Amino acid sequence: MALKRTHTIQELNPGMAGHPVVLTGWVNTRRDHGGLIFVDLRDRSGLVQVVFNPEISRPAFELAERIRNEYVIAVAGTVRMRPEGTVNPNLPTGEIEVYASELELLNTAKTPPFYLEDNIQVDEILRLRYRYLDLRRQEMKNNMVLRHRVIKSLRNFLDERGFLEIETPILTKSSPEGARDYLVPSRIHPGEFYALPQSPQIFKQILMVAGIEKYYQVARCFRDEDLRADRQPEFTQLDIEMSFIDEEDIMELTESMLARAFADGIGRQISVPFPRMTYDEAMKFYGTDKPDLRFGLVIQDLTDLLRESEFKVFATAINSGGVVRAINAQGCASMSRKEIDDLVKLAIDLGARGLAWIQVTDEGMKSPIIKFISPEELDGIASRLEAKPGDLLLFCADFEDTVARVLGGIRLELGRRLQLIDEDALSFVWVTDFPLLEWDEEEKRYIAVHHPFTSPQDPEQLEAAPQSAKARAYDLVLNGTEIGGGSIRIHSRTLQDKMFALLGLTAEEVADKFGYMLEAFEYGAPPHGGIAFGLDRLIMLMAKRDSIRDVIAFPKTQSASCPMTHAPSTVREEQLKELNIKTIIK
RNA sequence: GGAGCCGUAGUGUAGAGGUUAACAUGUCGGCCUGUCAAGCCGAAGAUCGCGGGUUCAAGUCCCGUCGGCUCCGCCA
Repeated sequence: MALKRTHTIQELNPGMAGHPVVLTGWVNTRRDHGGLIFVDLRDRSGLVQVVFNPEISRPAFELAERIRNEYVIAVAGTVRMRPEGTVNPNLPTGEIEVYASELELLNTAKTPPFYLEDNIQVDEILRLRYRYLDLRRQEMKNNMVLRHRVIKSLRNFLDERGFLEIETPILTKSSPEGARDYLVPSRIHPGEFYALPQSPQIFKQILMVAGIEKYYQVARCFRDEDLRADRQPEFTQLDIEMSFIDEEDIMELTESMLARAFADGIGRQISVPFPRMTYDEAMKFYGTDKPDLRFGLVIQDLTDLLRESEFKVFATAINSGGVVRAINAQGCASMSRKEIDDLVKLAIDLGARGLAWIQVTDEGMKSPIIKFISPEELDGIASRLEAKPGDLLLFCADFEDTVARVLGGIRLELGRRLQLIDEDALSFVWVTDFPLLEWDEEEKRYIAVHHPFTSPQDPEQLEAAPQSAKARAYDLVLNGTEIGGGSIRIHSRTLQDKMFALLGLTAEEVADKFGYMLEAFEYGAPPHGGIAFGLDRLIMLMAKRDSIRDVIAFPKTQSASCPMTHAPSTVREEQLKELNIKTIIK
């Protein structure tokens, strides 16, 4: 390579007019006018127009006739102001251009299988198969830059606050509870396996026992579960743990840290402290533990008003221990029958047996169910839902969890359909006071809602009434997406033993799976707690993307495969033999 | 494990039982000295994802299968 780069494209400006430069990069576009050739040259930092004129250099011009999109070139030339009338206001470098005196072809390139532009509509599998081309697109490159800046901001902040970044093992021990593990066979120990970490949870707690006091890690986590737009089998957490702290310390740290990250990442001021809501309030009013507070349509409980209702659907649900709740879809009385039927179908898909509705009109309430509802009940409903002419009231009657899921889903659908969501809003909320345990009907035992190391709010009452015990746990929700969660941990060996017993683990299982942790806790474990953030999700929201795949350089498809490398794949028979593994698939 | 949507030149789409599968863009060739979504002229480019079925006839209808996406279950 004869030509050596002197500047990146971003560094060029009108003040450099007349200066010689050498630029390197890729041919973004080429416009051949016969006697004059324009090439938009792209490097990581930007685009600039290069002009090839045979009167300046015939050899450079003739070579420029043969270059094509995505060829890799080096150009020597002079920065010039563009002639009057040819300024391109759409380009940061639009006032200038580079008059080429020398062109070096560094590499040719096949024509890309899709356009390397923003806002392309192309099959995602093609983008993933040629991810190196996809990442050349400005919007994807911006996402990678954002990701870098945010992670750097988080690291700077935590460093300033006295945190140590410590790495924990990727090859570790499988533990019961939680997600399905990815397993790695051990060659040295035939028949035994490592597990990839679902999170560094136990290691970070042991680092607290080790006296680290303030730990963090940008940690890769692995969970072998089905994928979603916001779930990948491997993902990145910002994992944090602190000793001698309580919930308020974690929340303050989080709020300050995210204020900095949003400022550094996307130049946005966010309002702190974040509002807080209990889990019970979130479930009751929003039907989910990750409420999207960018819009209203709050769910209202009507159970007390309808206990004696003539309408069997309501009365039966209440008498069997359920609830009746409703949403006032304001201004939706004019919805067509088909639109309402779509909502009913959604409700049924979400597990409801039906979705009752009342249209509020100037002439009064209209509904197939109206004849079963007494005037007093109607008044009560109208008053609680603040119903006005033009509103549509949607009712669901069932067990509480079903009603929450159904109306929570209906609420989100209405929010989208009625365009109530401000896409620029950043609506944070802490969700607190989670239940500690939930009953698993299949396994006939309690399972930890958060994880088995979470401290109960009242250890005294844990055994007396485990089902109603609250956890010292907190989730952070942004625009209806859970972006972080954590808890104050159990640091007493005896309490941790009780927890494991409640979860139905035998003493042998506990000793086998968690013995090392319990042993560590006998050597002076400090009170501690922490939080972990889903960095992919956080950055996805900052970048206003709908999928974390757009902020991960090399993500996997919904079937957990990589179209570029074709992982996962079969391996040679000898490899399996060496690992003492035999597959049962043909 | 389940539900829904999608699969047609390189790419994005049209084609809803009947002639030679159409349009845009890209690609290739020619012309062109101020374009920037350059323009003009010309050319090439399709296993209609795959397999089976119905029919005189299937890109089109049916069944299966593979792949992708969204969602439910699952995700301490």
